[in-house]
Amino acid sequence: MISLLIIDDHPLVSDGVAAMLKGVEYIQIVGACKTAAEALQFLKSADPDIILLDISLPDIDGLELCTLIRKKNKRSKIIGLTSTNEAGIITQLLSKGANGYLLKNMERDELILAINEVLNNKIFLSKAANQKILEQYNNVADALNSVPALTRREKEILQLLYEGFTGPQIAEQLFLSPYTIETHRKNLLQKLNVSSTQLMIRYATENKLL
Amino acid sequence: MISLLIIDDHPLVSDGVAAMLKGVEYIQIVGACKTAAEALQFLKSADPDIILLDISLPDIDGLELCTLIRKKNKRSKIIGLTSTNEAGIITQLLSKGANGYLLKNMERDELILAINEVLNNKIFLSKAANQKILEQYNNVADALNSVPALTRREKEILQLLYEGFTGPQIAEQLFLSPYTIETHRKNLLQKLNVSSTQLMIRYATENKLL
DNA sequence: TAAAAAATACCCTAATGGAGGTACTGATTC
DNA sequence: GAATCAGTACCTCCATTAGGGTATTTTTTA
Repeated sequence: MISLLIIDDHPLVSDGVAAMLKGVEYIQIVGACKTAAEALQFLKSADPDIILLDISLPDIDGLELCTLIRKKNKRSKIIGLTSTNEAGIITQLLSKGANGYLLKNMERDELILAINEVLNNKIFLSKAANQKILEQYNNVADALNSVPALTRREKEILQLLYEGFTGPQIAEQLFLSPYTIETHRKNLLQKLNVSSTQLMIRYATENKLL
Repeated sequence: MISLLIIDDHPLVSDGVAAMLKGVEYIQIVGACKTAAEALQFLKSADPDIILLDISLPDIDGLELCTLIRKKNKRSKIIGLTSTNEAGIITQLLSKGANGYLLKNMERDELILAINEVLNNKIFLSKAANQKILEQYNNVADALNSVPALTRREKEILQLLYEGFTGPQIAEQLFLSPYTIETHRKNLLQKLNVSSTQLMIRYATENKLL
């Protein structure tokens, strides 16, 4: 028997899920919470196999709640629920320990499939979400084309800065004067239009320069 | 008519692709190169719709070749080809401007589907690869559990450091003494076992602490 | 409620980084 | 052959950071 908790402030949704699962005798809905607070309270004395978690809750962000649940409970499989379909949310959710993602306009079969998949330690993303996550890579690739061109030396030094070496350390490694490294660094800061090495590293990684 | 270039040093593969596409009258193989050098030469005077690119080439890395091709040619759709199925390769490939990824043990239908999908500006990943890419998120989530626990304040300050604020700036924002921020920073450096703020930011992003 | 953890604040020193220059050399490109 | 770019090196000034501490007050949690 699979136990399931649903966390969603719209009765329509929790009722809908209940209706969808009515005919499935091996799944039992053990709880329905309307707020994050209620859910956390509930989970103190329960350990459901599946948690369906709405991302937009009245009290706190569903993403945060996901983190909170994962702190205490590593076993339950968490499936995110939203009406919008945004790539950013999807990746965030997964990185916070969720096991899957469903759109609220899902079909009954998709819900049941999702439950079975996550119980088998797989990640389940609703079909539409799946396409989104892939498109994201495309955007990164596009961004590549608008990034200032760096010279060979600059790339090399950027790489070493990324690895955490200080200016003087890099100078030693490349048999150059520390002044030279600082010059390159300054040129990099200008080219990438940032004010610190730290921000430059961030910019560089986000734009896949490294 | 769709023009296709294949870059692979194994005749078996290029012949195989040719055989698979023999019956497809709207696809024409316009070239078959065995090395990166040969491919770059070929592309100087040709502009195929589809490029099937082997990741393991004799002269240079297929990933690098992908970048090189993209520098000169933004239009052609590039589909990576490998025999191994590793998540790292997949994401790298996509971030270097490829449009898809196929395993060499693909079926004929999958190849044709992939070609059609990428021409429609979609990303195509072979089914097995798809599973891998998703599992990756799982690994990240797992890693979450081995990362030192940070306090609320520490997370807040880490976030602000990530956003590029300096110690004193953060102090001003939070109405705290700069000393306090430095203390928190030092505690963070210790907890995360790194020697500079920059490395800490890198560590934090890699471990999805932010 | 007592103990532990988190948050606050202070101090010192040496090293590093960022902002602002200038200047020479060797390739590459026009 | 002139001009541009890349790479090298030097300089000053001051803010920030890293490493080493100590100490008090809240807040959490056991």
